[in-house]
Amino acid sequence: MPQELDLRVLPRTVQEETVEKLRLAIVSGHFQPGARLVESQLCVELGISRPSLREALRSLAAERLINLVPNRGPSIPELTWEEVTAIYEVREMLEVDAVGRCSQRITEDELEKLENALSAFETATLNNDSVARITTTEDFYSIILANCGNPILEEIHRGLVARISLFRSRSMSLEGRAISSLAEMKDIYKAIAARDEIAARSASRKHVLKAMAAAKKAMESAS
Amino acid sequence: MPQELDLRVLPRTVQEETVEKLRLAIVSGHFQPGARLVESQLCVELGISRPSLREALRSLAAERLINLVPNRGPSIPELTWEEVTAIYEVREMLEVDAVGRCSQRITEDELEKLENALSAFETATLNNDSVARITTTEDFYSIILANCGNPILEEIHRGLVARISLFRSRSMSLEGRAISSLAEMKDIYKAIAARDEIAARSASRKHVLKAMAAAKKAMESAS
DNA sequence: TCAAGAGGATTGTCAGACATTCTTGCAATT
DNA sequence: AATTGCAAGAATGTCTGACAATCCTCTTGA
Repeated sequence: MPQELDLRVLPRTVQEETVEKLRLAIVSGHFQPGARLVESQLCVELGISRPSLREALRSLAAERLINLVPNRGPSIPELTWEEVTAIYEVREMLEVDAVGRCSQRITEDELEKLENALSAFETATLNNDSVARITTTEDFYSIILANCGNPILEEIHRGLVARISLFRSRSMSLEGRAISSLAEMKDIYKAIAARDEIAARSASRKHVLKAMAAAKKAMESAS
Repeated sequence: MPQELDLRVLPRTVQEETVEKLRLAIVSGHFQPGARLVESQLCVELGISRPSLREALRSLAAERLINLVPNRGPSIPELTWEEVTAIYEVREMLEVDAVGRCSQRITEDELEKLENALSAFETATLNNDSVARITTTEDFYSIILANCGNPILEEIHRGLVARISLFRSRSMSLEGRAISSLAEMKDIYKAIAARDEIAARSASRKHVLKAMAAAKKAMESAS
């Protein structure tokens, strides 16, 4: 028997699509931090009913992508620097570990994908394409996380990164940040390719710390 | 002006209460893993309408406390050992770090609370009170997590522990597990009280690893 | 200027409805 | 006998409409 292939076409429900659309809108910065989301308004924009929208909002609230205060409605969180720091700290812990594990278990195929993602990021950086810079970074990390051997770690990391996506894109626009980010990611890639766990962890830690510093700078210059 | 006290009674909405009730029911094992939850049935039992229930279910699904498959309704997840392992691994990472941080920043007041929680667990263990054993363990960890200085870490840890609560209570019922768990927690407490970060981390890691081993044993004997 | 109150806007919650999908049991066919 | 096909029933996905409770704002009055 050939590979057990899953042919199910999983049905996309209205509210699943809504969650995705809203999530994308939020992490891409379409809504300002602190912005209030009005249910009736969103219903019209999304072309769905209020019950469906409210279900979607519950999902997003559980992911901490929106705040849901009773009787005041949903709003985009305004993160303080303390919260951002806390997120970066946990992200560091998870990501460093993921990179370390990845270096010991990634296959050659996946390694090649990783290299491609890195090249794509390099291209985006050189072209100063701010949208592509974000998506290619995401790709790079997705591959690492997908190959760390721990889906829970992957899931939590994704959630955390989503919450600070705005800071990430802002800091990536900082003078020189993309360039140095590229160098850091190359180090990570090299260490993984060399199967050097110690170096991989070290490179990863360095990268996250620098990213955090850049985020702080971006946050300060924004306020 | 005296202490800025927040006297707001934050309104408890129906579906907030519903989420809590259901969450408690799930983590306490009131529903069997794999059990299907029928909306109309739950509505009657909880005395709420279907829209409110569905909103609550969305929250729980985002917390991964239930599975929500389109057109098949909500069900209690049946965790495989791989998933449980993955959760324990991340828990280890977070918890070890939390204990380490806690040892460096906990106040004397909180330390006293921690000692009280430990005593309560000891009492529960000696009395063989399986319910109290769980709640007091939770208290012990809540205090540590609340004093690790990172609310995100706390939040994620809580979420993970909730997902494996069944395995925890089962393994705690294993012959001798509570006793040895008590010894491990005492070690953690002592290291924290001594402000010895290295020892605290080491004791914490040991505890999580043993807990995982016990969970595995419990899982095997159950199947 | 500031406090009190009225009005509108928004949310929380419910009831009811209907199309779609899943499940299940039974009959028919190979 | 096993499998297929089908039909009835159950459960879910989604919508409309409604109303009370709460919040926000603006006006009014002191």
